Amino acid sequence: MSHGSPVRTRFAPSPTGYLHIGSVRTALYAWLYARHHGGTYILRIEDTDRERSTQAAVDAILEGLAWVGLDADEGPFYQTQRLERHREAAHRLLAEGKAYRCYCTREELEAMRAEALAKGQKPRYDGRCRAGDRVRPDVAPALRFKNPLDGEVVVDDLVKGRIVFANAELDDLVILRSDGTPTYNFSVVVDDADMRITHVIRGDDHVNNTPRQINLFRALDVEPPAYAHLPMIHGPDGTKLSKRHGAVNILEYREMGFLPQALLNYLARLGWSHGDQEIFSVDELIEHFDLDRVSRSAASFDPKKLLWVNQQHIMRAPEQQLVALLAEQLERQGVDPANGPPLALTVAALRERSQTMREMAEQAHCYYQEIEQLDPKAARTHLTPAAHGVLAALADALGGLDDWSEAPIEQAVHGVAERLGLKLGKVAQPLRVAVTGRAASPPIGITLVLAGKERTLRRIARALEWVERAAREAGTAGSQP
RNA sequence: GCUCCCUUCGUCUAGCGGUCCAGGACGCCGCCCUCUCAAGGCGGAAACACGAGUUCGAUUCUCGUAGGGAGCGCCA
Repeated sequence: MSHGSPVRTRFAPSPTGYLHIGSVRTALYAWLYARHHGGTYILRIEDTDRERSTQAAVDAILEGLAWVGLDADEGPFYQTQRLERHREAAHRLLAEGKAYRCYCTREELEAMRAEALAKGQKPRYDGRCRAGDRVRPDVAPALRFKNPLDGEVVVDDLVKGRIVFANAELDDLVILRSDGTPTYNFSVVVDDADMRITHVIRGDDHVNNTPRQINLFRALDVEPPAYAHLPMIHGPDGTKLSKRHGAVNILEYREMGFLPQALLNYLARLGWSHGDQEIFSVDELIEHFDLDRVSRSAASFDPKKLLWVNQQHIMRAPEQQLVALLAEQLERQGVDPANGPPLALTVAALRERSQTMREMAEQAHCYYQEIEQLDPKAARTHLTPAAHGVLAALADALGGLDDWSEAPIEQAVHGVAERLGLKLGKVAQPLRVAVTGRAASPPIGITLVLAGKERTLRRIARALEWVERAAREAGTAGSQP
């Protein structure tokens, strides 16, 4: 295939909106392929559609790619900056008799399409200007490529296998519009040729463009690149992945608290596999990725599995990364990360119980700000009248501690349980609800360390009041006949 | 309509003619661990779309059928 020639891949998004999660997978595969083979990965912005392309979209794409770490070796190149080059190539084809001027009007073309459709045929250009005898000085002509009339184009797709197209099925496509601007299919070929792309890795919505592009390469006297068409990503319901399936904008995943390495891992495994391995570091992906393991059928995006993969990466991520992200999320949620324990401690306690960094931050609220309200269900089941004595004993035992660290705290809590002849759960749970406001938290010792001594004692006192008030209210209610 | 592509548990996938009464993972259910929640361990339910061939033998090869998808612009 690549006879020793260095691999050059590219990702070529058009900036008409945010960076779609499916596009990120395409970029990832192109990037991984280049990295795995020691090649070059190029970023090219296909902004020839001036109507729909925006700078905001360009920025969103660059930001998204930067976030996931898909760094380009060359580029970003902008297709609009290469217009002259495209025109020049088109006129060369014209001069060589490989293209011709088309004077057909819009109405004419539409009529042609309507007619073909009515006859149950594929709408295609019939080549009426190809002979060059329909010159009309009153219309600005477009340039059409003279596609070969017969024979076939064979695509040995690296993931789909051999695909054969009959040239008779292909019509003469416009390469230069009547306003002189190049069309997508032509720009792509000129750019891929100029940038010496060896492997075009893209979505399989492009397979039908491939034979035309190969014909253009040949007309340009350039050896076509190898092609790898990736199957689409569907939503959980099997239809094309879109907004109604949840987030498709890559940057939303950052806000939701996903780790870029987790997203990459999940996306890589969506349509590719390496034995039974599920969790990969980016380096492992680079080491193992290749196109021969890419599946040929569409895959459905599964948010639940993404969550699991993210959690696995949270458990493995460097502490430093998590500390920074936790701080970010807390601030986003309006909580001051300085108003509590060192973030590294919180990360250590919560990294095994968070599927996202957002969730980790939510679980951490009670260590950085006052509790607005106890979880009603947790309070009802654990802050019972019987818990009053327990809490009082805990306040006493914990209040006397000088060393506020995990071991002594647990010792004190165990001591209270023993003295009262209670199972640990009967002591730890009320304490947990009192201190965190919830029924679930890290082990009680760590939890109290995170809360700090002062907060802990204050919250036990408040819980005591809560129990008393509940008892009073119950008593009042009970006395009513 | 035409061209092209796809089809293994709900989902991601392993399987490249016999090792498959089909393996792993997510999710789901149960058990264990256990101060809660997780994490972890163990176990369970759950799939080769259908029909013909080829072959001693098909999940694996070929062809049909059905279902799904993509494309058919002077959009990208």
